[in-house]
Amino acid sequence: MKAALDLLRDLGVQPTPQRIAVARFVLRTGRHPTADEVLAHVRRTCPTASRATVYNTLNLLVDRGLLRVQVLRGGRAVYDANTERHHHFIDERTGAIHDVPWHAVTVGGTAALDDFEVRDYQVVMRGRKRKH
Amino acid sequence: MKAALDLLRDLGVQPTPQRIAVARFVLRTGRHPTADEVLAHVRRTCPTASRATVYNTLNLLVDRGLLRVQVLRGGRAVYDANTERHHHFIDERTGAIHDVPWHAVTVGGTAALDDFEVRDYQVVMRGRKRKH
DNA sequence: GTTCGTGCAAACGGTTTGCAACAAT
DNA sequence: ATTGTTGCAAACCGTTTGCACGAAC
Repeated sequence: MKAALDLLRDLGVQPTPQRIAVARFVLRTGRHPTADEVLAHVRRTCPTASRATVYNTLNLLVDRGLLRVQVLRGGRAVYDANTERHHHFIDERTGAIHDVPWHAVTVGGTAALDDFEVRDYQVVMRGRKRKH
Repeated sequence: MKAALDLLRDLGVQPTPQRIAVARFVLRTGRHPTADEVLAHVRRTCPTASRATVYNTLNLLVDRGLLRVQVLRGGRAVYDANTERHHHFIDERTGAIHDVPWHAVTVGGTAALDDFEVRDYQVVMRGRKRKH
């Protein structure tokens, strides 16, 4: 994983402390944080960071394709650093969102739909995470 | 399809004109209306109906299992009278949501996931609706 | 000195809630 | 009389926007 500083430089935006803090956290975590969770984390290293700046930076990363937004649980947007195709599993109990590798699930029949030209798809699963 | 009046009676709630109007529209349409679209329709036969009453009635039908809410396009909730398992296709151009029959698409591998006990799933497809 | 980025606060849009009037029982 | 339902308006919550101050080039 390239350093956040370099990523921001590559985007041609000023690598300010706030942006570095947002990028470092959101691009490295395997979780699917909400904007407020990002804000809380960023404030630990950059206490003056504002909600607006966090949203601005997240939207910037989304626009540049380094991040995906999803609205998997009602209302709140979550940010997903995994930009490769994958599926999602939502834990009924905790609401936690987990990535499911693309090849772990097979989907058939989308090409045979008469009415729809499917360009992309994902499987959204719900259930209980197993404790192993 | 049972009459809206009887459905409401079965739920044990008073079948008021507003509730009948909401139930009649939302349970019969094949579309996936937002709350505001329901309100607009309901106002045609029941001009005094308020937004709050529409929301209350929709939530009531959802709680009773006659209706599903989904947040497939960011921000707005849509109400889906199809309570049987099915998939969804979202038109990239119009944002329209279409139901895809359960058997039209096959999904494999969910039972073999080690970490997750999948209790339910759906495929969310995006693309362009074909004009035939 | 012009541009870009920040923090704050206000605005926004969809949804929920508090409440007083009112209908049903 | 008690309970349930309505419409209105205000509150709410996540997100976006306007703006004046400050930093970077």
